[in-house]
Amino acid sequence: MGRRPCCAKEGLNRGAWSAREDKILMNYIQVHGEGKWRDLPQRAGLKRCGKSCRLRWLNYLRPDIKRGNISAEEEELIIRLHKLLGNRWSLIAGRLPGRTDNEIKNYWNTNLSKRLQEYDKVFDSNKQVNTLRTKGIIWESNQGEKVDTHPVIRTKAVRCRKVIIPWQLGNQINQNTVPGCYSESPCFSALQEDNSDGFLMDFHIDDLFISDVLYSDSRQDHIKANECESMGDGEVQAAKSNMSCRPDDDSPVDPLVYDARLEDSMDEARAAENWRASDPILPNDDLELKTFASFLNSEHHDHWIS
DNA sequence: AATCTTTGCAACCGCAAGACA
DNA sequence: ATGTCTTGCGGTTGCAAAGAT
Repeated sequence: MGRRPCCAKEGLNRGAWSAREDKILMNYIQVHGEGKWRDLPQRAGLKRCGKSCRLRWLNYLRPDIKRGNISAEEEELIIRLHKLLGNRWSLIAGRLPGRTDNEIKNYWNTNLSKRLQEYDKVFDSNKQVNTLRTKGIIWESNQGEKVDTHPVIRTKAVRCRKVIIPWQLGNQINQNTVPGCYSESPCFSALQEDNSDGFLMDFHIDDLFISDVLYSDSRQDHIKANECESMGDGEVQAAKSNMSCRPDDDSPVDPLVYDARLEDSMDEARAAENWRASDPILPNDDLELKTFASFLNSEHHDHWIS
């Protein structure tokens, strides 16, 4: 026996809701409360499907819906949470008071994903140039002018080299300015080397695209996020969950270190915003790919940076 | 001014999980 | 244990508005 349809489709209104329908629905819910969506249209006198009523209420009529544009802070949080949770819009919306999953999903699809695609294209179009650079066919000095081309023998493979995100320009590279990069990590030791002349020489750009940066370990985060759903709402909690739920991070954390890492976690989200807001990134731009690696919250720094 | 194209968003649809009988 | 109901979720669609030609 098949499943009963949620409602009889015949004779029901579809499409955009009229002001009158909105009023009827609001009045009904104010009196009777939410729930029992299947029977609600009949009892309220609406020629709508119950699902449609529920959706209209949740996405538009609910009194706590926040109107207006997504703020920079909210956008930052969406990016951060999307990295953690993937397309789990309801979970993301749960951390953005007043925003609905539908709204966030739309915002992601119409704004954020497009911007990210643009960056993918930029990286893709520069891929060939980098290949030539890698082979020593093209080489440029730090000032950008072309110089004699010599095949460069690399003594050791280095994936992520001297690249600086705009927000970090002017900062000394050290463990305080590179989120998630601590003195004991391979990331930090690599930073200590002055290898500007080795920039991208052994960097396999295929291995590191913007989309990869944002999505690559989302699966692991995804799993851990499920374990963290009991945590409270808000940006800080998101950052905390991001840190404390890392797959291999079971050890107790000193509160001071914890706070520092929490701040780092927040910085990473801000870094993402600045990165996206900046001009298109060219391979020879000063871009701190190490920061991207740390943006992954990656305990796998050594996967990216040798 | 008219037409075509693109964009943004509200709404729809199918599916799945959990509750319940 | 099984079937049905209710609710919620995420992907997709359709349409109106805005922009381009």
